[in-house]
Amino acid sequence: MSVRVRFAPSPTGSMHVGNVRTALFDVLLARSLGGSFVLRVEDTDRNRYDPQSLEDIYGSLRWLGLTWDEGPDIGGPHAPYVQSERLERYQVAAERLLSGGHAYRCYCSSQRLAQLRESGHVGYDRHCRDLSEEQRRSGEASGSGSVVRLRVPEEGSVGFEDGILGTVERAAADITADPVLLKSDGFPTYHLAAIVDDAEMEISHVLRSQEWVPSTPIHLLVQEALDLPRPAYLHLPPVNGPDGRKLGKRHGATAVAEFRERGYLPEAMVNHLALVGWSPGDDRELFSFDELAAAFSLEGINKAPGIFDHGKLDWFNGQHLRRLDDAALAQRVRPYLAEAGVDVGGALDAAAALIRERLTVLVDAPQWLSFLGQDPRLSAAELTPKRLDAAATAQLLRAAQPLLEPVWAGADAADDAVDASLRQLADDHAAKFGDLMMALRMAATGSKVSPPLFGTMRVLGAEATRRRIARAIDTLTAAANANGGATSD
RNA sequence: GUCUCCAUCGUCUAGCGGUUAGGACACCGGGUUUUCAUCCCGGCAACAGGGGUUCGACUCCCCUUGGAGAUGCCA
Repeated sequence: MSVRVRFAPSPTGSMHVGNVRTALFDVLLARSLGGSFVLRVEDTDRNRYDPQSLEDIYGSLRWLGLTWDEGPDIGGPHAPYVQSERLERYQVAAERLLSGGHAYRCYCSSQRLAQLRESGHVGYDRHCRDLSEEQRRSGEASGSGSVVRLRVPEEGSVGFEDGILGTVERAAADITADPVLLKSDGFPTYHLAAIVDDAEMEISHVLRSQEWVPSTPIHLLVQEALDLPRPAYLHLPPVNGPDGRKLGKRHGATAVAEFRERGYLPEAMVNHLALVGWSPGDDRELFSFDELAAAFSLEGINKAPGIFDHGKLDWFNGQHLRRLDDAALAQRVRPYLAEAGVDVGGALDAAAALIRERLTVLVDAPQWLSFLGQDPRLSAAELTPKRLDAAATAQLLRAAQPLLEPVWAGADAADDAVDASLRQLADDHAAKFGDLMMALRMAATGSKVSPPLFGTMRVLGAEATRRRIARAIDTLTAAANANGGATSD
């Protein structure tokens, strides 16, 4: 039997890291076993349906490189892949269950159900389970519609072998009492739709969140009643928020789209996500997508819930950022620079290379290159290293100026020589090399923190750099004269 | 309330009866360095508790505790 896995999101909200982790495991399983990955949209809840959510789902999956072999947009042998377009199938299935005595029509009003709840009763009281012909007729006659409920046996138990949890057994009495399979609006609930579709789409492995374990017996009952094959069930451990609770609205940044905007690489997201709930069994941490597909196996999946740790994601992002070559990094960084209005001219690749080691997320890129903006306006005090005074600093800068020229000659070929000549210069003036560099850094970038200076100067350009240093010399000289040569502090 | 699942450093995890309980992130030191960062080295830090089983339990069983989930005409 061929391996076929499906990811079946419902378009009712944005895709969060937990959902996408499931999708990732789906893809990894399919890829590692040479199977197919099916995307199916479960839009059977008309009230919560959100068209924007669908875009978010597609966008998030694509961004992460989790591409499907069959799905709503590309079709496939079992199209359509949108449940709202498959209603007849569920209705037919419901009819079969009805005629086979495995399900029954329920005429209870939502008011009655609400009352039941308020009175403290948990679950459905099976009020319509064994209606007389007469009661049934009056129910139909009332015209207020009906739902189809599964007739869950009252005795015995239902069990299955979960691929991750092992044997799961549940007493019939503990199974949700007669869940609704077909709603009064003619749409199926998950319990019917997913089972029918999984069978029809020949799904071999169902990977889904552990929250589904309690309702799996329902699914088995439906399957059995419909005489459908049973796929392997693998219930994945949940991915919880930092507080250890189920991911939800209160957890801030959990939407995949948000991570994307903040400049996390899809490679890093995938890498980190894969390691929450799965382990290769050895000490490896850094993986490319292909490496994951190669290493992935069901045995490595964990049972215990995990927390999506943002700190580790940062680390992964840095690692993957550093794996990008100049051109690739430049492309990733470009939109963020444009957004922030930082103009690097034709030096995008060089600029990217300059900040690679300093980036955690792409949104940080603009501030590392902010020296490209206006010429800094600095006071003599700001320009003067602690161990020097204005006069000495001016003198150093003046002497350093010509020595910097080779920096612009080409790539970084001359940097070592420039470095050596500047060290010599500092030495000659009985100054610290670090102080000289800091004075140059302040003059050229207006900041005590910058990427490596020579590269920074190259990206800034010869003209701007010379201008800024000249200006700094002027400022320092003026201050030195005013002070009559005294300390400029 | 009832049912289900889960339980190793703060976090992600390795371990599948005999280990100084390993790695990674974070954190704290130190080193390299032109600032920042990277990088390198070192340190801190865990088997929830109690019973069994066994010559021997982190590993197997039970209970307790803790956490999570389910209990919808949501998925």
